[in-house]
Amino acid sequence: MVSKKIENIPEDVPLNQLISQSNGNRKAFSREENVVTNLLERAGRTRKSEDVVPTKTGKKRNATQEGKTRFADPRAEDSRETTFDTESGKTKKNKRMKKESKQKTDEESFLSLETKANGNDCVSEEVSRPSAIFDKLKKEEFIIERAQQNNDSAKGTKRAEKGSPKEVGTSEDEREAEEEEEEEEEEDYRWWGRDNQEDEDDTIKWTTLSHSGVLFPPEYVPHNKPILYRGKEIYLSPKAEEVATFFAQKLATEYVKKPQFRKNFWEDFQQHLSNDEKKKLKSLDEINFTPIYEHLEAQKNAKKALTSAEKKAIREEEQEKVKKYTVAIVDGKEEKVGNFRVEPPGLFLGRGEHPLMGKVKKRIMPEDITINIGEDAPVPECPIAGHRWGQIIHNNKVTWLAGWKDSITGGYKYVWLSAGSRFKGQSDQQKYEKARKLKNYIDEIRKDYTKGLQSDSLEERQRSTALYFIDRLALRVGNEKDEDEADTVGCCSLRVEHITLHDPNAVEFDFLGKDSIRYINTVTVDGPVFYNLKEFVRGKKPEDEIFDKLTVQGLNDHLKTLMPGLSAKVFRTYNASITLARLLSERKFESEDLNNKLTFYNQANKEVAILCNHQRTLPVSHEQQMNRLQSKLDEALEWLHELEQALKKAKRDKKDSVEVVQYVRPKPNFRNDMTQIEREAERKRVAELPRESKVRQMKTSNLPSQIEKAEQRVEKIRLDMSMKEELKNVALGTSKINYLDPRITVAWCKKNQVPIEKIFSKTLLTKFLWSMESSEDFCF
DNA sequence: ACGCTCGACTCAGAAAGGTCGAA
DNA sequence: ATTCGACCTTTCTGAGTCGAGCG
Repeated sequence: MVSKKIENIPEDVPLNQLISQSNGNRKAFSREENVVTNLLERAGRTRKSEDVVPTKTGKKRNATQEGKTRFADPRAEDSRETTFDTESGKTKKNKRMKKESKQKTDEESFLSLETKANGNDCVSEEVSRPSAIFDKLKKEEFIIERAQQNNDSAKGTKRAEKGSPKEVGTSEDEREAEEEEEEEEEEDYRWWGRDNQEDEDDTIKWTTLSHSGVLFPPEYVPHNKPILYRGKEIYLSPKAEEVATFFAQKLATEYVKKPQFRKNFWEDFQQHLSNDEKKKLKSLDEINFTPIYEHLEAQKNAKKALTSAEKKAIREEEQEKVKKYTVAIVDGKEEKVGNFRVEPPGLFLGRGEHPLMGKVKKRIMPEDITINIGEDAPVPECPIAGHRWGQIIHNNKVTWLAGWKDSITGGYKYVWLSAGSRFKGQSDQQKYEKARKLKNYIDEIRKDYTKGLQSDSLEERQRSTALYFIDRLALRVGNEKDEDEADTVGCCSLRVEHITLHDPNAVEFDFLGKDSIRYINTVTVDGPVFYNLKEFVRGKKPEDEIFDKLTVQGLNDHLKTLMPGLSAKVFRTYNASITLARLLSERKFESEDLNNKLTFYNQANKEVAILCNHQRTLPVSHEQQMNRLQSKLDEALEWLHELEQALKKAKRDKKDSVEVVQYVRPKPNFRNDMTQIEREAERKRVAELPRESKVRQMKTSNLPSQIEKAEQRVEKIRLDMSMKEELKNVALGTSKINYLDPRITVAWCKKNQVPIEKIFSKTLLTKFLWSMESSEDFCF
C-alpha cells in the first residue's frame, strides 16, 4: 500500500488553500462555509499516514495484560522493574486467547500476553450512509491526492525516503487503483460512523501506539539576583535561588499574604537551602524577594517590547522544537497529543483554602516518567542527557502515553491525546449516549426515589433525599475528602451547617463546591423532602454530615440496579442536555437576524450554566465597561430622539431639508511628531472636554434611513448591555464543553440555518466532529 | 488507587472598534 | 462630505494549564 501522507504542510493552512495553490484551475471556496468540511478532511488526511494495518495478517492482535502499572519511583531499589501482573484475560466477549510470553531486554523486562482474537471483536464494518458532506469530502480528497502527487513528482521521491514500502505510483492505472483502495478505507478514521455503540467498555484501547514521549520545561538558568535579608543582599545557591524565584513569581498575588501559604513555603524552602544559607535565613518574614521580582518583571517587559516579527520568529522556532511531541500514531492513525508538556516546577497553589498551598512542586525528571508505548514502537529518546526514563510499559488497556506521580498531592498526572482524538471522542459520545438512555429510565427512577422518601429505612430515606437533590439541582455526588484537601462538599458530603430550613418547605443551600466555588440557592421542596431533612439534622452538630447513613458507593450501587451503568454524575449531564434541548425547542425562528438567534442560544446555554453553577469571577473592569456602554447608549438615544424630532418638524413644515443638532465629542488633535505618551495625554485631555454641538442640514428624504440606523444602534447597545450584565459571572464554556450533547446544537443550527461555527470554536468543532452529521430532527 | 472527566483561571492573539488621512 | 482602508488600541475569546472530583 502506498503511503499517502501529505508531507510538509503546516497544520494551520486550510486545505482549500492548498488545493488552490497546487491546482491553479480550481477556485478556492470560501473558508467560512467550509469549516466543518475542512475539519473532516483533516481527520481524513492523517489517516493516510499509515502503512501498518491491524488486519494485515487477517487477525487482530490483542494484548491482554490485566492489572495495574506502578509508576516509576526512583527511590525504589530497582525502579525499572515493571509490575505488570498478568492474569487470564477477562474480556467481555470471551475471546479465545493464545498466550505467548515474550522476553524483552533486561532494561524493559515485562510479561505480556498475546491474544488471537476470533475475529468478531472488531467493530462492525457497517457504516452509515455517507451524507452529502462526505461525498464532497471524497472529491476534495481526490483533488488533494492529485495535487500532492504533482508535488511529489516535482520534489522527487519524498515518500521513498520516508520508508514507505512502495514507490510512488505515477501512472494513471496505479492512481486509479489507489483510488479504489481508498474508497474501501474511506470510513476508516470515522469511528463515529460505525456501529460500535455497544462496546461500552472495551478494555483494549489500542493495538499499536507510538509517540515521542514528553517535553520537559527548560532547565533552570540562575539569574544571580539577590534576596534581601533584613535589608542585606544575599546571593543564593542556584538550588535555593530557583525556589526563591518561585515565590517571587507570586509576589503580586494574594497568596503570599496567606499564613498557610507562607508556612508551607517556608518549610519547603528551608529544605532547599544549604547549611550555610540555613544559618543566615531564620525567618520568611525577614526576606524580601523584590530584587528577583523586579528581575522577572523586567524579563516580562523585554518580551513584550519585541516587535511582532520577532515574536513571530520566536513562536515559529518554538513550534518547530515542539512539533514531534504533538502527534502520536495510534493503530496506524495520526492523532494529536493533548498535554505533552511536563508540568514545570513551581509553588502549588490549589483552589480556595487548600492546606497544601505554597508547597514546592518539584521538577519532574525523566526518571519520574513512565512511558506507555506499543511493544513494537521505538522507545522515544530521553531528551535530557545523562538521564533515562523511569519505566517503559506497554499497557494497551489505558489511553495515556506517559505519566508521573505528582509530588504534592500524590496523585498521577497523565499525558493524553487531545479532545479531538478517537479515545476522547468515543468516550464523550458514550457519555452522552448514557445520559440519553437515562431519559428512558428517568420516570421510573423519579418514582423510585419519591417513594423512597417515605421509606421505613433511614438509609433509603437519606439516599432518596440525596438523589432528589442530585436530580433536581444537578449537584455533584460529593465524595469523602482527605484532611490535606480543601474543605469542599457535594451532595452526599453536605453538612448540617450547609443548609438552613425555612418553614414550610424551603431549603437554603450555602456551601463550597468543587474548586471552592460557592453554591447559594434557596429552593422549595416537596413536603417529604423537607420533613426528612428536619429529621436528618435533628440533634446533630453543624459539622455533622446530613446524610450520615449514605455513602457515594451505596448511592451509585443503587443507581446501577435501576439502570445499567448509571451513576450519579449522569444526572448532571442528562439534566444539562435535556434543559438545553427543551429551551431551544421553545422558539421557532423564521427569518430573524442571526444575532437574535445567537442571543437566544446563549440564553439557553446560560440557563444550563446556572443550573450547573458554573461561575466565573467578575471581570475586573466590568463596572467601567458598563458605564462606558451606558453613556454610549445615552448618546445613541439622544441622537435618535433628535432625528425623530427633525422628521416630525420637517413633515409639519413640509420642508425637504431640516436642521439637526448632534452633540459630538471633540476629537483629539494629533500631530505627526507626537510620541505615544503625548498622544495618550491628548486623548485624555479631550475626553474631559464637554461635547460640542454640531449643527447641520439634513435632507428629509434621508431621515427615515438615518432613524433606522440609529434605532439599530440603540438596540445593539441595549442587547450588549443586558448580555454583559447577565453573563458577568456565568461561565458558558464549561457546560458547552462538558455537559451539552453537541448533537442538540448541531440539530438546532441546521433547523434554524445558523452556521455551526458561530457557536462552536475551532477546537470544539474538532472535538465534536462525531456529532456533525446529526440530522436536524435529532432528539436528545 | 488509578485513570479518567470536569473546572476555573490565564494570557496571547484575534476580533472589534476607533482614528486618521486620502479619495 | 462621506466613505474607505490602513493603522492603532481595546476588548473578547479560546486554547492551554493545572488543580479537583468521580467511579
